[in-house]
Formats: sequence, C-alpha cells, structure tokens
Amino acid sequence: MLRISKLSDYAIIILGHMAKAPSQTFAANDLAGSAGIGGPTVSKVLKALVKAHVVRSTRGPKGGYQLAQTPEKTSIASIIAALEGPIALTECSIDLSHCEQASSCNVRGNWSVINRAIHAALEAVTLADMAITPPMGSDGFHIPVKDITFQPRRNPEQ
Amino acid sequence: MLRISKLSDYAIIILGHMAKAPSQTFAANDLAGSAGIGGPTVSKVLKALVKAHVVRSTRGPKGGYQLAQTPEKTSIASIIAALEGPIALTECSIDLSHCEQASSCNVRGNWSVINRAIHAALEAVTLADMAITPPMGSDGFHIPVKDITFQPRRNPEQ
DNA sequence: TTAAAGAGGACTAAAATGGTCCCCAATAAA
DNA sequence: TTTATTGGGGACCATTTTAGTCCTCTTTAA
Ligand code: SF4
Ligand code: SF4
Repeated sequence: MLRISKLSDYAIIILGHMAKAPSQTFAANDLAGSAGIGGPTVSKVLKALVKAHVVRSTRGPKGGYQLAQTPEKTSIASIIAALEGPIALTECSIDLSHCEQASSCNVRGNWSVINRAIHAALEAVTLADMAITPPMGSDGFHIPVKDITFQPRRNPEQ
Repeated sequence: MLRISKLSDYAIIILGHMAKAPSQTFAANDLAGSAGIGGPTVSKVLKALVKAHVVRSTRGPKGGYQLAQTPEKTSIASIIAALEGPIALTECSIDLSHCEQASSCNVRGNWSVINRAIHAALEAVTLADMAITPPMGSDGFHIPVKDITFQPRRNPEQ
C-alpha cells in the first residue's frame, strides 16, 4: 500500500498541534493528551524528531519541545525522513550493495527519476499546509489549499 | 524508508524483461532465470499481476505470460498497486474507519494533496521508461530520460 | 492420454513495527 | 542543596507484515 509508518503519521499529527503555536514549548505528555496517542509513543516520536533537528528540546521543569523552524519551513519530507530514514523507494537508492539483484538488475538507474519525484512532492508540502483546517467542501471533503502539478518532460537539458 | 515491497520491485524487474518483447509469451520459469529470482516467487508476482490485468496468462503447454498493454501504457503506479493495493500513504486515504485517531486528527484532509501528488508521479513513469537502458553518465550514473517537475500552487480554482 | 504450463491458496520463517518500560541526565524552583 | 519535573537513550517484547515455498487443481497443446 506504500504506506508511511504509524509513527510518521503520529509525528505529523503532533507537529500539527505544535504548529498552532510555533514558538511555544510543549511537554510530551500534554501533546499526548491533545493528540490522543499514548504518552510513551509520543515521547518516542519526539525523540526521533529531535535527532533530526525538526524540533528542539529543553530538559527540566517547564521544559519540553518546540519547533526548530517555522511551520512553513518544515517539510513533510523532513518529518518522514526523521522517523524512517532517507526517502527512497528501493534498496539501491540508499546503498547499492544492499541489493542482491543489483548486478542483474536493468531498471536500477531509472528509479532515481521516481525517487526524486516522490521526494520533491513531499518536500513541496509543509507543516503549515497540513496544520490548517481548510474549508469543508459540499461533499464532506476538505478543499486542498495547495495543488501540485506534474510536467513530465523527456531528455532534460541538464 | 518509505520503501516499496520487494515483490513490487521484482514485478518491475520481471516486466522490464517482458517489455523488451512486448507481444511475446514468457513462461514464469524462463523469467525467473533471466531475472535471477526464485521460481515460486516469480510465479507469485505474476499471479498478482494477472489479477490486476497488468499481464495476461495462457495455460497449458506453450502457455505463459504476456503484457496486457504496451509498455508505454503500463504505469509504475498500476504495477505497484497490483502488488500492494491502492497507493495511499495513510490509513485514512483508503478507509477512514480503519484509523482510531480519525476523530481527533486535524491533518486528515490535507493528506489527499500528497497522495495525489505521489500517485501522479508514479503514474507519469511507465514501464517503457524503466525498461530502457539510458546512456551512462560520466559519474557512473545513468542519465534519466524523463524528468518530472512540480508546480505547487495555492488555491486552485477547481 | 500425457505433459506443460498457470491458479489458488495454505503454510512458515524471518523481519519490521509499534508500543512499553526502565534508568540516567539536566535543570528550575523550593 | 534538595527535590521534582522534564527529556535522552536504549532495551525489550508482542504483534503484524513480508517473503518465500509448496501442494493440489485446472487448462490445454501435442
Ligand atoms: S538494484 Fe534493482 S532489484 Fe535492487 S533495489 Fe535497485 S531496482 Fe530493485
Ligand atoms: S485520519 Fe489522521 S491519524 Fe488517521 S490515518 Fe489519516 S492522517 Fe493518520
């Protein structure tokens, strides 16, 4: 199904809450409450986000977590990468040596096109886009505030 | 890592071989040989591709598998969907009721933007693009023959 | 009639994932 | 200086998912 992991999903929900007060510091437990996710799990997610410099942390009483950047500068790609590592659909995109088929594989080179496309799509949407609640359409679905169009073109000059 | 499954990867490799003779019929075992993948596994992949109408099958002696469409008309999206089901990054994109957080989730609606972007990217690349062996660049990497550009724009008229 | 193919599905081992817990470090406030 | 509150790091385990194999049945050309 090409799914992101639950933890990545949680991360976006949690950051969505934080984005509503971008400079405020939140305790992990408070975030767990408002997101409806278990405390330990929220902690786990936030720890990963700290490592990836998506949020900053402060220890001690009155400590907590704070967005490291404005919501506009925090891409969905960076959030997913924080939880799941580099965004790459195939083994070889990370490290060729990990794939046993590599030597006989004849589609290897072409994956980079797709990888870059996916990455660009996830990079183009930011936390700010996710955090807003767009107007509800008549069909019960939110109307997206941002659309992404594609222009496949052959033999780019590069 | 946002990876596709190994079976999807195999599918693309196998179809890559078939794309070189789009109207030929291949026995599963022959494909296993040329792809360097185990016979039973290749069979499993091909069965899934038949169900999704990506390939056609013929039983009996001299039977085998054949592309259902030209490589140009076979999108990577359809191949991945054949092996992994609908392309959707989050639970709620498939069926809202599957997600426990749904009621308290405030980013739900915005995922559709990303989902459509990913789907469009995978739809834009075809088996024909994957099957070719592009010229090797001086840095040891193939030069992609197709590039996909993104144009995020706000508040589309829809 | 036979042999060569695929169809369908059960089954298992291994890997990934999600969730919890424990103990340590930092620090603000009493 | 002590204490209480917060995060850091990582181990741990149960569950789910994935990958791979195998068996039996159906189809069909020779
Ligand atoms: S080298 Fe080929 S088989 Fe291996 S991960 Fe890349 S595309 Fe897949
Ligand atoms: S409803 Fe929210 S929490 Fe549930 S899958 Fe969708 S985005 Fe994730």
